[in-house]
Amino acid sequence: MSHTLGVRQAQKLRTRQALLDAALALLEEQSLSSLGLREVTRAVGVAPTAFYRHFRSIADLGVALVEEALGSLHPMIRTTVSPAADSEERIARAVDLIAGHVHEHAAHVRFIARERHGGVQPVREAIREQLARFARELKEELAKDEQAAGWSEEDLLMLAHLYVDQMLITASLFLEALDGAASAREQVIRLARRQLRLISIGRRHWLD
Amino acid sequence: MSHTLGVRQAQKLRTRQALLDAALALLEEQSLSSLGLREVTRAVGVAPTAFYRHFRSIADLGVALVEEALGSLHPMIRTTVSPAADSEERIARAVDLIAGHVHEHAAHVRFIARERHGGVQPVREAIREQLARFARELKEELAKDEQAAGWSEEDLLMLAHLYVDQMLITASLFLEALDGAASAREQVIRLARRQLRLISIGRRHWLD
DNA sequence: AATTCCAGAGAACAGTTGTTAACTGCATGG
DNA sequence: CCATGCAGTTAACAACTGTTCTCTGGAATT
Repeated sequence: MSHTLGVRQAQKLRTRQALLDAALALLEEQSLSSLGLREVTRAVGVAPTAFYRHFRSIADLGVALVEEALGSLHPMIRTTVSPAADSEERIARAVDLIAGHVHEHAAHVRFIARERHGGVQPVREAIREQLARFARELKEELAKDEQAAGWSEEDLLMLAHLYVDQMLITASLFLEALDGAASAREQVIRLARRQLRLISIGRRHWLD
Repeated sequence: MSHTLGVRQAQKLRTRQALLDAALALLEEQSLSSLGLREVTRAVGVAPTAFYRHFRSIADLGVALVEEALGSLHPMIRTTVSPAADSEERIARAVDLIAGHVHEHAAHVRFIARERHGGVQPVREAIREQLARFARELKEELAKDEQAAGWSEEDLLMLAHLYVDQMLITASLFLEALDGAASAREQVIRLARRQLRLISIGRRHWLD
């Protein structure tokens, strides 16, 4: 039986989440390394000192945001590689899935894209670690495919990294096209499908 | 005849360059959106107000840095696609070229990788524009290759974008491995070559 | 019912920031 | 040679930053 949280602990978690949400919103138009502690608490409507009850520093909050953002991305990976009739259908589904995710979790995706190479080392490291984990998981999925027969472990991991990076590139293109014309989003879809198709072809002839 | 610059104008340019250099150095461990105007002038040894003689704002300086950084990258693109004996030799040469460039212009590469999705809109736009220009130029180079026979313009541009993104991914991997063990750099080389090889194979069978 | 604990408030701190205005000294063009 | 232009200086501003210490109200524990 799970013990329901006390009133006290529940309120603490609510404040913590409010801080994370406010920070994520503020990060839409700046980087983590310029985000101020007071700025965040002000947005939540709480005293600056309350921040320290939840995070040691802004960098610490950033690491927590990485978990949150890539946690929501986690189930997507698996679905992306899920089997479908032919390869073309699979590609179309994967790109649509990315588009949907970006539409629904725009702020999270923006945060990851921005801070992956951003100015805060612990956050960069957290993102790198999570993406490497994704690549390893994806590798295991790819290994199950009949196409993977004869592939070395290293080659499979190489392909997984290629897919992960390609996914992020596509996601950030969708992000840029989010509040633009629908035709811009169509263009991204066309481009992403073609690139995945080319990778798919390379994969098919890898062992020739 | 080129008119040699007056003492006055030459000094101005020297200060401007010092501001750019100082900013680039400071950006190794933070993002542009957290870089302070006073921070930069202090590093140069000049009064804060002198900054305004050269740039309207930090964002403005950022845009200037984009030109500087991607200007040095410009000649590389062309060499990367330069013809070589077989495809394998070509790939090895391209990866080595990237490694060399990162080693020699680490700060510039870091700046581009960091600010491509960073928190300063005009800088993001400047980078996007320059990279799109690279992709168009690369497309023209690719079109000359005999392998490009039968390829549509759109497909060629798609491939060019794939190469440009792949180049940046590889560059930022080299960046992370810069002050680590030599084996880490070797690992990046192996990965980058394989990924380029896969793309190369996909390209060869694109029209099947 | 009495005691402990702790999330959050409040006030104060020494530094920092961007931007303004008025200035100075010196290379430049007439 | 003298007048102008302009890169860089000085001083001051209001607003902001992260961090410290002390305090308080109410939930949690006994």
